[in-house]
Amino acid sequence: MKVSKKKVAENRDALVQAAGRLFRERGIDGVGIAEICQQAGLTHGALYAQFPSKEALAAEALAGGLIRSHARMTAPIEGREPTLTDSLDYYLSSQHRDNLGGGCAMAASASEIARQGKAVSAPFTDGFAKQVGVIERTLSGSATDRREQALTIVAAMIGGIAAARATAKANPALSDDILVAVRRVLGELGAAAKPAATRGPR
Amino acid sequence: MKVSKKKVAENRDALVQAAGRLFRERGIDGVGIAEICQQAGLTHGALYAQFPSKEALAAEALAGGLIRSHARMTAPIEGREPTLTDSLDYYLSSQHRDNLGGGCAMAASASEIARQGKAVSAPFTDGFAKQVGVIERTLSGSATDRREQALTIVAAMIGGIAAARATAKANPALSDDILVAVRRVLGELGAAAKPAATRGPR
DNA sequence: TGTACATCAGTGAACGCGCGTTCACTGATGTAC
DNA sequence: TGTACATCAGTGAACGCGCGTTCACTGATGTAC
Repeated sequence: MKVSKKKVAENRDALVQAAGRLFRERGIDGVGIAEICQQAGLTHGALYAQFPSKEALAAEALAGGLIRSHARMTAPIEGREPTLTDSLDYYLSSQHRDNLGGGCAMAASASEIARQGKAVSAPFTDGFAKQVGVIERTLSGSATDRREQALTIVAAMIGGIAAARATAKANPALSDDILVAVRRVLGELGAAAKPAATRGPR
Repeated sequence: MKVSKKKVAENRDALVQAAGRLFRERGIDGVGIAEICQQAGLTHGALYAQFPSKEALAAEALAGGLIRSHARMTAPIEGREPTLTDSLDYYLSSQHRDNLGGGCAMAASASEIARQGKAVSAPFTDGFAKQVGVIERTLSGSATDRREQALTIVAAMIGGIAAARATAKANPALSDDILVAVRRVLGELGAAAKPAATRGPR
């Protein structure tokens, strides 16, 4: 049966949402078309009316997860611009660590994206660059220093949450230590770049 | 035909080596039993004389890759102990970025390991903790500071190489920038912890 | 040391299974008049 | 506005395929005498 244009858009969105969550939780190869469509309230054949292949869905689903994650990190907190500390506290929290499906697609799929084609890696690269820009703006110092620090901070955020997730099952205490340590050391790194007045531990 | 004990050990080793390289290159789900056995010079049925399942092979293969990578980072350079700068230069090089199969299993499979069972995640956790210990010994300052800095440095190394790999296809210049930036900022972080005499840029 | 035989790593055909994808069909939607 | 009909998102059975795993068999190795 044909469905209304509104319903078509809703169904497409449901597919992208379900795919994004499941891909982040279990990897692209770890989830089948059938389960994605089922969670979107459709049968498996419906996917091909919207996407040419699973890979195309993966590209859009992961890109969507990046945009959402980026939006969350740049959203104003109590009316003001988020600081580096705000970003670190959100990103390197045990909640984010334990919420693979709803979290940042860069962290959830970093090592997988390196093996995918350009359709998947291009949005990731854009998302990474944008995130570096956001962190850069919270820093002070020369343009070169700020950029280098921002690149390192974003890399450490991704590595930190990935390492915390990978160690969570076998050594929860170490996993927690990673989150605390990365948050504190990166916070100090950002603070160190600022005038002496704003310096000091978090 | 029965084979000699020596040959059995060689075959087992060949399986672990081939599996490790292929899993790092294309992920556990991205490689089949047939290809692994073929690259080890065996037929696919041979695997089950040595391992109960693909998962058991994956656990041993990834653990082997960690041990090898760890050994490379702790090996003396020109007779002396490797410094933080030595470790960073090796780990965050474009050679390491472009050598997925021969590189560090933590970086190649970080986000995948978080989804695997304990058999795979336990060796990863041990490898991570050991690596933190190695970095810790190159730092100075209070025990707490050293540990927090070492945890952050290892997380940033993993995140840095993972991000460099994920961005390499879509934006090679950004990928190079990540490696240079993380190397320099982490190097300065380590140097900053030392007495003033040894301070300064790399 | 030499001979007879039990062992078992490795072979390769075969297995069931779930995957991604296709396709003839359905029927409510949206359009042409 | 009301009616007739073309459209096409979604259905669900079916497809081929490659996967991980099993198993009867092989034959050189290693052991018992």
